Amino acid sequence: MGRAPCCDKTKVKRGPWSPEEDSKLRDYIEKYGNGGNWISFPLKAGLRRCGKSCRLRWLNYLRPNIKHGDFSEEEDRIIFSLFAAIGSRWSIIAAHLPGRTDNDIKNYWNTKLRKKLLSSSSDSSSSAMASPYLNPISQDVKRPTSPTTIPSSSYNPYAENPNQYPTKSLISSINGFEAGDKQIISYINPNYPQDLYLSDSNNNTSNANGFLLNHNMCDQYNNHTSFSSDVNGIRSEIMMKQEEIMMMMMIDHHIDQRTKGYNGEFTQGYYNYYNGHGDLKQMISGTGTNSNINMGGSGSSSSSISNLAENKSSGSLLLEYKCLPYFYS
DNA sequence: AACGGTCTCAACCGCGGATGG
DNA sequence: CCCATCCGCGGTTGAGACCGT
Repeated sequence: MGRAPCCDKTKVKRGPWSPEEDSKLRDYIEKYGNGGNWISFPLKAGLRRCGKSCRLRWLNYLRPNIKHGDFSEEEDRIIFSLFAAIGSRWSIIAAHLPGRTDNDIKNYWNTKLRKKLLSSSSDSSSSAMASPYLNPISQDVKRPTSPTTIPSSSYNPYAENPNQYPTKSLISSINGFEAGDKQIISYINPNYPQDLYLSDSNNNTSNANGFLLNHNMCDQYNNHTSFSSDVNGIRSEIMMKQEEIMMMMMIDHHIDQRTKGYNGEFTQGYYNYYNGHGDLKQMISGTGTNSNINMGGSGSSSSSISNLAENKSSGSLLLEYKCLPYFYS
């Protein structure tokens, strides 16, 4: 047996609101409020509408100080950052954007920002990449003119067998990860020359350990040297799934948080993650079976992102994420 | 101008959680 | 503790606007 409907659909008006209905709703709320009960509200206000419809109309359109129109760059940045940190919790995101409603932000994400993000990740050669957060910021960053030295499919598990990999959002599987997320408006540090790509350490796709999802956060591109040897000097850019990009953004976020206040440079570190089945909580806390950070590059010390700040020393920071190319919820 | 495809966004739906009797 | 009711949220829909041919 299904849930009882909140009102009799045959007796209420549906669809777009007329100006007369709007003014009735607005006038009544401004005089009396909603009386603490939206279900009985339409009757009192003289509206032939479902109470939920009234509530929605008020919250999303009629209430004062609602901001309509284009989103600013700053708003984009906030949405990207928060989405990376907490996923599609639109009401929380809306709370950080005065005047914007969760519905607005949700629509904006689904129609514009998502595409912006995907196009920026797949079109790395474009000079007009939409997302500033996934760009190689530094002009010094040298990206290969052709990513096809090795056929990209050999590096791209999705291209090889797209049906094998579920598309469920990784972010949705990490809801509940709090760690100060709510206070954080922005974390993406535009000063990092970001460099995302996926490869497998042995140049083949049958590596049981999965693929290396690499993210260079070095100050200078030539700090790639040691990393390049890790992947046999071969780099190949591929189109990353949105979930992967989000994961990178989220990890960056935590690194950034954990290293706040430290002004020096970092030693080289490797963060290996290949057996946690997408559990970022484990990944970040270091409690996963095979998740650890080796600071110093030779595996001498083991830690977690949580402890990164304590392991800082001179040098540059290079993080390497070793991931299965798919995620479980 | 006509048509068809795509996009936008207001509105709807149904679920889970909170609350109160 | 149970149950009914309501609220708030996130996913989805579809009418109308827009765009390309």
